[in-house]
Amino acid sequence: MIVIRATMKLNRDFYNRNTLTVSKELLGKYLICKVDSTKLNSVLSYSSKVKGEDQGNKKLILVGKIVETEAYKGPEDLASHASRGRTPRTEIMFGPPGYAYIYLIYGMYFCLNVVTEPEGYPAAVLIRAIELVKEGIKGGRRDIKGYKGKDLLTNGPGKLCRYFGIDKSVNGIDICGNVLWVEDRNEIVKKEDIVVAKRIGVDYAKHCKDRKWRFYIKNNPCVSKC
DNA sequence: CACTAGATTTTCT
DNA sequence: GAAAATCTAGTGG
Repeated sequence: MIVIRATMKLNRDFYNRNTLTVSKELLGKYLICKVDSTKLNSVLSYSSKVKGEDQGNKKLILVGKIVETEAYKGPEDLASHASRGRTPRTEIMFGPPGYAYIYLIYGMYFCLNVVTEPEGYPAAVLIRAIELVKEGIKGGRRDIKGYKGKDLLTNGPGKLCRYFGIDKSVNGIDICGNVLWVEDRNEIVKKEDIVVAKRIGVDYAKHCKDRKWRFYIKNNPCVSKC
């Protein structure tokens, strides 16, 4: 018997559902990012830089498994940027599902979210941690400035964006397109392997701060260390 | 190990 | 002008 295990890019219908469901189901899926090498060079240590004629036109494919997410759902969620209504920044969260919402936090780090639920309802999933796979990276080992060999590079929302070269320039990009997307590689995360916990860094959000809207894969070494 | 301070800039009041 | 969906380096035990 032949079992077909096709890799499938998640389509807009996947994101057009309850944010808590999408948050859980994104665990074990793979984030793929096609990046221009010049962008990556700005954060790479010298030995890892893309050099020569490849520089500037070479596209690197970066891949990693999503191991931690957080849900930000609805206008009543005081932890969500959207709770203060439509502003230039939050407009994307109110838009149709399957698009990227990127914001700058603490003046220093970018965070990647995937917009969920139907247009008009503000919600998104924050991608908090990624487990890297050695695949498609032709530029050799991807060392980031200031990190040592064993340091994890994607165990936190700010860190993973730096690794993947994600910044404000991809804010609003279609996650169902061919620059940044998520694939189902037929990896099943069992229900008992999903840990449900409080969200991080949102204690200012009065009666919403204790909502258990953070999800991660149990015992995974790449989950963020809060 | 636990805890604290500092970096740095967009966003909204 | 204050706060922020973070992370690192430094201190002290």
